[in-house]
Amino acid sequence: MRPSKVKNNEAIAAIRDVFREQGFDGASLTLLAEATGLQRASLYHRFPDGKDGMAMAVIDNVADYLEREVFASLESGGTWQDRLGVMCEQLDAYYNGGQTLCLLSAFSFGSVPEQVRLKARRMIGRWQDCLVVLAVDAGQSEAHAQILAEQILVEIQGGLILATLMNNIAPFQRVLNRLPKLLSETSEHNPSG
Amino acid sequence: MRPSKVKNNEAIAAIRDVFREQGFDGASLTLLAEATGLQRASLYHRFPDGKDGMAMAVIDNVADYLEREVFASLESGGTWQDRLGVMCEQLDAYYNGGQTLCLLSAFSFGSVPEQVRLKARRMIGRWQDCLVVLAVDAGQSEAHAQILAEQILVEIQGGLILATLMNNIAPFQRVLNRLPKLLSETSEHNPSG
DNA sequence: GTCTATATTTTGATAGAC
DNA sequence: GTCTATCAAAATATAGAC
Repeated sequence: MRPSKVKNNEAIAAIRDVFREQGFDGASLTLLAEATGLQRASLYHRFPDGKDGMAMAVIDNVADYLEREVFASLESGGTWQDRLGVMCEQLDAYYNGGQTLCLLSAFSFGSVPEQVRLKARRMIGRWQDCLVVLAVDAGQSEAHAQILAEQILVEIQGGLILATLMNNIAPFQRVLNRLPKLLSETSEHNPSG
Repeated sequence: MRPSKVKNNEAIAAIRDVFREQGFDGASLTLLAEATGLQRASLYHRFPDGKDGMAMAVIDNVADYLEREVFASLESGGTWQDRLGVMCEQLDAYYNGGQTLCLLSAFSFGSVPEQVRLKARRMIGRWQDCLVVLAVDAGQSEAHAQILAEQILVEIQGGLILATLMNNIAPFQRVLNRLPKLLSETSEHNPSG
């Protein structure tokens, strides 16, 4: 078969970045074509389901990345500090230090296909489960680990939104920096020994 | 002049809700017209600058609301607990308990006019300033109050995103519930007496 | 102030040559 | 696998009657 002009992974990364900046509805086929370096018709060859298919491919791609580079580490055998450190490094790179919004929040608005929304929901649930394991290893009770895992996701998402709104990465950086303390503090409501 | 079919405030509220659900680019004139009960051409009569003008009107409207119902209280003379309580009640109502996303995050994606982005930035800055006043009154040092004010905004925005992603208002409710504790805790890095 | 009708551009998507 | 050309639908926006 004819050689591809652009590798599939590169195309998906470009498409992903357009979705993250423009949201689902703002990501027009023209913008997506420009970002990939392909013509619109060529995008339909790779993604026969059009924009919906691209959104699915992108979210699957992100799920694979998180599973490989973040969740695997969170569930691995090192110290909880080291595993948290790996996550923060990965997220700092993935979100460009806080200059790039999260695909999951981009897909919270507009006419995103239901299948994509469900995959996003499963992904955030899986992420929380991994963070619960981490929090338990950090000495938290199972109940409080659930709350802490949720709070970590809240702060990451909120930190990205605030960094974008303020045009300043500091809020996101401060979120990453306070995660170790958050996990090591004991709660008076949920003492964990 | 001919009587208005719909009051301006009602129209703006309807437009605002469409923007919050659909984002800027997902909010088509057709959707906006349906939500207001007006025809597209009538929207252009009220907002000669079209969608950009509607976004401006909406963000001005939200700025007025926050100033009146939230910031005024944060800077008032009651106890910090009472003033925080007022803010949480107002936000809980405004965000529908966590079922509705924030206009500010909706306007973080896509082809939002630069003027609107700047107004959003000023609004979040003003909000942070008011929260700093609150945190200082809660006994925090000026430096730590800045950080706490930022964290509160981070958690509110993140809580809304997570509640939407998970289709569950609990994360947002937990954010509101932990704000009093957040403000009353002393930081070892920034002791405030 | 609201409406119907219409103009224009952009969008998502397909057909078919190479 | 990529492209040019094209389509139908939907988008933003305007004109003018009432």
